[in-house]
Amino acid sequence: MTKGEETKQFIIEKAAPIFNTKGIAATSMSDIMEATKLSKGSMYVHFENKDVLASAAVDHNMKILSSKLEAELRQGKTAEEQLIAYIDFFSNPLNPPVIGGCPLLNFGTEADDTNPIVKEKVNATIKRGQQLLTSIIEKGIADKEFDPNWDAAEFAAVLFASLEGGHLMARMSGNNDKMKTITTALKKNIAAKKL
Amino acid sequence: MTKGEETKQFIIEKAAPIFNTKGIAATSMSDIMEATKLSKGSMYVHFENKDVLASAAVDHNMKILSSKLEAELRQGKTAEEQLIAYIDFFSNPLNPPVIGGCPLLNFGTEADDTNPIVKEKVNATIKRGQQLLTSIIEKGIADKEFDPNWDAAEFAAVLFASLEGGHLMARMSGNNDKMKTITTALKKNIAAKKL
DNA sequence: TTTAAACATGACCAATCGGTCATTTTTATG
DNA sequence: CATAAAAATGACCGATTGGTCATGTTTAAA
Repeated sequence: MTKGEETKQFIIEKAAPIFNTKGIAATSMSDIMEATKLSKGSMYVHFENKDVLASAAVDHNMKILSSKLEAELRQGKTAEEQLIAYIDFFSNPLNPPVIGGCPLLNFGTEADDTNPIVKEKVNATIKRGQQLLTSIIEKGIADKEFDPNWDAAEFAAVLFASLEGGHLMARMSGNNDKMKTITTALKKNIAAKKL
Repeated sequence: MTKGEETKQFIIEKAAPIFNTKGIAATSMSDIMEATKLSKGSMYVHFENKDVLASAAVDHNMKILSSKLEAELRQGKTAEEQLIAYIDFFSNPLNPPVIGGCPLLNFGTEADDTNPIVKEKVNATIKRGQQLLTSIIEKGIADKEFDPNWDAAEFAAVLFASLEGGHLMARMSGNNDKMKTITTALKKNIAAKKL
């Protein structure tokens, strides 16, 4: 990695949590300058404008989230263990895997009506997450772990959606009670499908 | 209502969908000036600063959402009908009851780390929604509509969370497929508790 | 070690931001 | 209808925004 590539990566890593916490619109280039202790000119050597930097920061947040999640999933051997690992991974929004909370929720809601590029990034990541969950369930069915009549895609959607909603509830209330209720309910659903 | 009160209300009504769509930080006073065709000075006659206006706009969005929801719920006579009405009310995020999508999701994620006042408004509204849902289910149990062992608070949390998550999925993908899956699953859960 | 390219700096720019205020116009009341 | 108060106007303010660029410094390859 050349010096330039190193600096670029450094900027992204410093910028990512700021964008995820404050939002894209509310984050200024001077916020990034302060966090990196770099000059303004230097930022524009590596990123042609704020949107490009924000976009890279969005990617970075999602990449961190995905790689941490995948590391957790690898701990589980059976499909059931992996589903539980998935749920547990998102079960504490007050101490989230990525600083600022779930980037899908944060960037998704901000980008919705204003930033089609970021919106599509979020959409693609959600879609990949759905496919991952669906394939875990289907593997569990193939391995005779789960009821073969279980609708994998349906449960994947319900699981993801209720975790995101639980995330919002936990962050707003400042406590994990509702999230705990939700993860418990999800685990009951999984247990009910065990053979 | 005096002329001043009328103008104030007029500004709030014009500003509310803009704040809900663009976000608080990304909405400028000139956006509101353009929408209302009023001068800048006039805005500051009625609101001491942008935060106060934004706060009023947040309130307005939630009030509209609540009153529309309550009107729908009144259509249902039984507890089951009311739960179905609640779900149906939120079932089409691409044509949402409030312009810009769910204000709880929009303002909640933006305010999370930046605006404790708005955050608390969102929290209070979610809490009221949970109480409303719980009381509907409990009424259904009292009326012998539902299984008396049904955990009302748990289902209220799961229902709200999965609708919010489904909202996000629908807005990101641009279609209602996942939301449809989620509402169908929720309705199955309700049917399973019917006596 | 030389040297050209890459990187970093910070002063500078126009545009926009939230906000103020003297002045004018409109409203409502006695 | 007179008149004082309320409302509306828009020029103006300092601060901050995203972005540029001439200049200086560092890097890395020959």
